[in-house]
Amino acid sequence: MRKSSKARGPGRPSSVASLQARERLVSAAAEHFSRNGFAATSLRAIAREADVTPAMVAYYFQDKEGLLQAVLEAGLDLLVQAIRQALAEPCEGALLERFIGAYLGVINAHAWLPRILIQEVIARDSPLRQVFARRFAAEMLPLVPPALGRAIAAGELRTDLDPRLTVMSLVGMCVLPYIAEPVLGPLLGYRIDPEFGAQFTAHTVALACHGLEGER
Amino acid sequence: MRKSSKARGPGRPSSVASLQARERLVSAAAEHFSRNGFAATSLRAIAREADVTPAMVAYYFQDKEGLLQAVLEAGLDLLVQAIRQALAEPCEGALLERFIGAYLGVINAHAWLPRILIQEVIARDSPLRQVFARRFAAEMLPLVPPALGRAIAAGELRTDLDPRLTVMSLVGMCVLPYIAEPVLGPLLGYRIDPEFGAQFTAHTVALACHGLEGER
DNA sequence: TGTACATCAGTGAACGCGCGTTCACTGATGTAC
DNA sequence: TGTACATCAGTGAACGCGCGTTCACTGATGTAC
Repeated sequence: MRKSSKARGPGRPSSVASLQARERLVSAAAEHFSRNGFAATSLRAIAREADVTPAMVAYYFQDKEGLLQAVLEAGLDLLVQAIRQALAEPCEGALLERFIGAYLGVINAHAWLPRILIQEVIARDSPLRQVFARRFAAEMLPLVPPALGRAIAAGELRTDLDPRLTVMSLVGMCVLPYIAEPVLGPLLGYRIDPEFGAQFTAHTVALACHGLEGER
Repeated sequence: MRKSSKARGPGRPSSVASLQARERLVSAAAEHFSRNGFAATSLRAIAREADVTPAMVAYYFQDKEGLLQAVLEAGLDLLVQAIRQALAEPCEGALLERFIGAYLGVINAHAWLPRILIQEVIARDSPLRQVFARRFAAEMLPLVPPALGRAIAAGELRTDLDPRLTVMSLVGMCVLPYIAEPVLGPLLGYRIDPEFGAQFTAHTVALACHGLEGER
């Protein structure tokens, strides 16, 4: 619980710590949207946490959708940058390890990100779907499936694989513990922290490379 | 678009097709909640699709949460029954194939189910979280991790596996294409139908059993 | 068999609340002279 | 250097809308006599 600053009259505030209001709004919104969902979160709640007036949302972001868009863009930046870096490394081999490591690295540090993406992705009629779909199609699709395709052609991966199905399998097996943590965390007894991230990354790389069956 | 029946005056309606109003409400609600999210769906929209008055929601389900609970319970019934049947079969071996086949069989026919579960699971403060968590803890947890644990102990699966992480990996890799279909379907070029279900099941079983790497 | 009536599935108009959004205003800051 | 003023980050009260929910009623059905 953040204590609201004692006296905040009208008029232009002192310049110290002023331009951070926008950033506080974005981070409070990421927190609330990812926990409660976009529609169920009120701007009043976000503004309260950011120690700011609800009118500031219109001031900075036009409207509630604009605030969500700012959150989404920030998250996509994180994701695209990490994946691009992981796949662009010149070294051969270990493609699965690099991809899984990069992806889990980002979402282990920012669990709000996959939660917001999934919600946004589920909502059929949101105009922001276009924004996401366009950025995803432009920045991720030319990167990941072709990299998998090359690894398949090179025999690093099984030659009977469908790259598109494989991308979805990898993302799905990485993301579920982070999306479901609010329910499954208490039930299965885990918390999202660096230790869990390391353990789950090792588990996932082994599963993706060799599968689950024993007696190899 | 369902055409509303022409004349529907007040008073007790003719008994034909009358008790189905409740079922129509549940199925319309499953459709809307899974597509637009719980908070973003209005009871008026659901009632319109079910060709029924919004007041009927209160009549049958007490309130909006009660309607969601009815949808959730119906979905959990489907899921629990399929998993229980798959794991209870007396035959040995092929545990992964049976689990994945049962799970994908249900969600390929009812894609609304994982979407609603994920949304409900993400929302931190929903009272229905308790309902889901209790049923899940009571009916699924005693079933799946122990079955995996037995397979690990028997050497059917790798002996270094953590059953809890393994459950999450399996569910995640199965569920993602269904959750993300509204966005990824058009981008990757797939639709959810029996053909996709069969193809994705084969792909997922192979991945879970043997992994992705080539040159075996 | 005919009739009076209790039942209860369902109506539809209205309610109040909380939401996103608007807008006339404020006053410290930075600048021009 | 001192002063007048344009700028603009931010306020806060108010607006209207659409939501979930309520409730006094309705009238076909099934039943008792």
